[in-house]
Amino acid sequence: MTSSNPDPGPRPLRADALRNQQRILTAARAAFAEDGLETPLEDIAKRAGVAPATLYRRFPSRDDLLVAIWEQRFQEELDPALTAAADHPDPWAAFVDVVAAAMRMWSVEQDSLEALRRKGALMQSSGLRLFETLRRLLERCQQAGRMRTDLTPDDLPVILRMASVAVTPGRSETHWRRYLDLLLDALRAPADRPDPR
Amino acid sequence: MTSSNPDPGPRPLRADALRNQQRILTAARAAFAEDGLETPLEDIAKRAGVAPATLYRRFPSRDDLLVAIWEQRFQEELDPALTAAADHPDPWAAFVDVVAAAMRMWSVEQDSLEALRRKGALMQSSGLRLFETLRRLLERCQQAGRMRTDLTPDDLPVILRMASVAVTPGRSETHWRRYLDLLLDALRAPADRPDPR
Amino acid sequence: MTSSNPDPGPRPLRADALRNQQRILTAARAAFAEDGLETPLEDIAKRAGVAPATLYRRFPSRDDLLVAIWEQRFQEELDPALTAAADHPDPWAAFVDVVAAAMRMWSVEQDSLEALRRKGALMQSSGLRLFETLRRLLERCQQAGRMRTDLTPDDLPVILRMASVAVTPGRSETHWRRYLDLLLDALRAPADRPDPR
Amino acid sequence: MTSSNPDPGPRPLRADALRNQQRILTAARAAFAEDGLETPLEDIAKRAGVAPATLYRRFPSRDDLLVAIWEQRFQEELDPALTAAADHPDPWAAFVDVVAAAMRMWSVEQDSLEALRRKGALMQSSGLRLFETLRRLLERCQQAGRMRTDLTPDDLPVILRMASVAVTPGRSETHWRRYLDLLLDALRAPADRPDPR
DNA sequence: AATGAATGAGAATTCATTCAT
DNA sequence: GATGAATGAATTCTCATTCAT
Repeated sequence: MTSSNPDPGPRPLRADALRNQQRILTAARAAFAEDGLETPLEDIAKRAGVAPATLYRRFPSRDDLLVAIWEQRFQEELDPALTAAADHPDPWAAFVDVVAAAMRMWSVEQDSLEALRRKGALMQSSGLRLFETLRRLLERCQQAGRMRTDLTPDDLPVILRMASVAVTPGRSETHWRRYLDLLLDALRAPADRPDPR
Repeated sequence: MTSSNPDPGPRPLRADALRNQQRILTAARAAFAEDGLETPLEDIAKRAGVAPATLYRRFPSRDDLLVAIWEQRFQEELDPALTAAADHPDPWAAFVDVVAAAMRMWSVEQDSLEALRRKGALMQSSGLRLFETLRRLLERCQQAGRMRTDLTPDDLPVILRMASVAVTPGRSETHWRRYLDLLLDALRAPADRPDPR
Repeated sequence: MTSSNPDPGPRPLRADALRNQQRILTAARAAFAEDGLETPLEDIAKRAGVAPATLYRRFPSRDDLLVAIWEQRFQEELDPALTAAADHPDPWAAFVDVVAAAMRMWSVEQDSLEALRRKGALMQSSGLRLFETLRRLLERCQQAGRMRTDLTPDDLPVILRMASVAVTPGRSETHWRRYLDLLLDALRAPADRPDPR
Repeated sequence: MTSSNPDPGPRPLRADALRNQQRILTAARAAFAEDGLETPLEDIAKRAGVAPATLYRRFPSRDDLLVAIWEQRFQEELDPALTAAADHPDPWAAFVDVVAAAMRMWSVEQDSLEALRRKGALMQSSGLRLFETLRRLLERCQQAGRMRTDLTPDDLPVILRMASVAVTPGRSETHWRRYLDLLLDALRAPADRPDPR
């Protein structure tokens, strides 16, 4: 029963309003991708088939749109990997899996994510889940002697960004994978490194 | 001898024009830094104490301004390091020096450089000098057995960007230096790595 | 029955929008007449009491304004004459009436009509009705032996423009009438000419 | 001897200045023809290979350029016909010749001539010669019973413009000639008209 | 006398946001 | 709740004209 929910959130949307919201998000993704992040909001509204004021009601600012888009993407494209990682017996493999999954998500619409990051809006709910998961894996890896012990949770955002610069839209996964391996290699505990010989 | 150069280029600017050009560049740097890359060009003109049309004459687009600013910064802040590196007896140390010098230059006005990169205008004269130097050092390092042999000149731009994400304006050099060391460590030839024990 | 029309067109304007549109057109006519065709669009908006963007919404270009103005003038000042001409028993008299009516309409705002003509926008709906009517009258006149048979519908625009050059704003109708008569005289079938004696 | 000339005019130009003036006129004709009458004066200067201030010195306004261009064209393209007409034994033929010559001159750069006319600058020295010649021929024609006697010199400008509307750049002379004949026919004295039968 | 750099006022156009229907 | 018309401020860009060199 909704009425007894202890935290009902910002009130459930009416069915049609929800549909509008979804159409707006889809339209915004398409518009941002095709016409850039500066696309007039009116164009997005047009694509979504709603009036500007309707868009405005749901997403008072361009950033609200960006946040919502990424909230959705994190949920759909990353959450499964996060869940799987939690139960993975090998923490190093799980760590790599999560980072790779993030890269895959990153590989489209990088600009909009970067815009979000600059505005400091990345570490919202969705980003938090990602980094919380990585933090736990980092700990487990270090306890298992698989990862350098001088790394701290604060390093994780930087590491992820370092990995992400190699992600080039239009180039295959093998491209960025190579750089990711390079970087991961540097994170390993020295004893865990592949024998150079 | 300059005076006998058969191609004097597009004719030297008049003294007053040169002074204006310099004032505009200085104003633009300040404006971009303080008010962001979208700063109205008119504001830049105002800061420089010239009329908008004067700015337009020299820099028909915002990008032309960005390019000129970076051309200048590369020249003033990086060229000495490049020259020094060329003669450095230890290629690995020289490589590290150049990358570090680039990071130092990077550490301010990152946004504008990133903007330039997106527009593909980075690999102009100034960027070319940097990467050409790095390419030679890469070769020398590899020949000296100091660097992984699977790295190619094409990797250099990616590596530089990976290093640069840790460069945070307002944080000291020690911050990004740590990540740079991590990354450089991954580039070393396996035999050259510090003994894990 | 309008209500059953399957193609209602691009939807009727809201009442307030329609009022604005009308005010803009009126303002534009006044502005063009008083300040010339190059009048800043912002001045027109000011006269109409609307914001510049409102003007832009309805008339994205100066030409759209011109076209709309003339569409209206043709409709209000010429259509009655066209209708009357269709039923006139004497085709020659009808032809003369229509040309004279056109001249009267022409006699103000000639510049803007000429501008339209140069841009090839004259032969739109309103211009078409005029020339279609004249074409029919031309045929009827020729069949009745009242007009030279070597004239074709393609001559009509030229003939109208020849007649119109005598139309001088600020001079009475008798002035251009004299030249029109001269010209019409040349169009008559030879047998129909007034006896020179 | 120049020094004894009773009206030396605005002082003879230095040789180089004269050459500049000519280059500017040529450049202006080309620029007006290709880019329209609104072409920036700076573009014209560039075409002529002079600085804007030089153009400005010779032709303080755009209209001064137009006037000079047409002064030149009248002189080169029309004056021979005017001279020939003066001595022609048949005044009617001479009249027709002059009008046709004017049409030929008209047939290019019509826009700029029309611009001149609107500004009332047409009846300057060159235009005056044309109309003065036509006026004399009109008289002679009327005295010879070849032209309607109700025509006056004031009709001449209107008649010329009526004839000129048929002159279409890009269409051959036969096109406008037909309309000119029509018009001329209307000017003839009734007795002089070709027998309709 | 010519140059070409600089001017500064002006015009077109856009867009986030509000408001009457 | 949605609509879409209106807003008006902001920004880019242009050009005739002047002025230092």
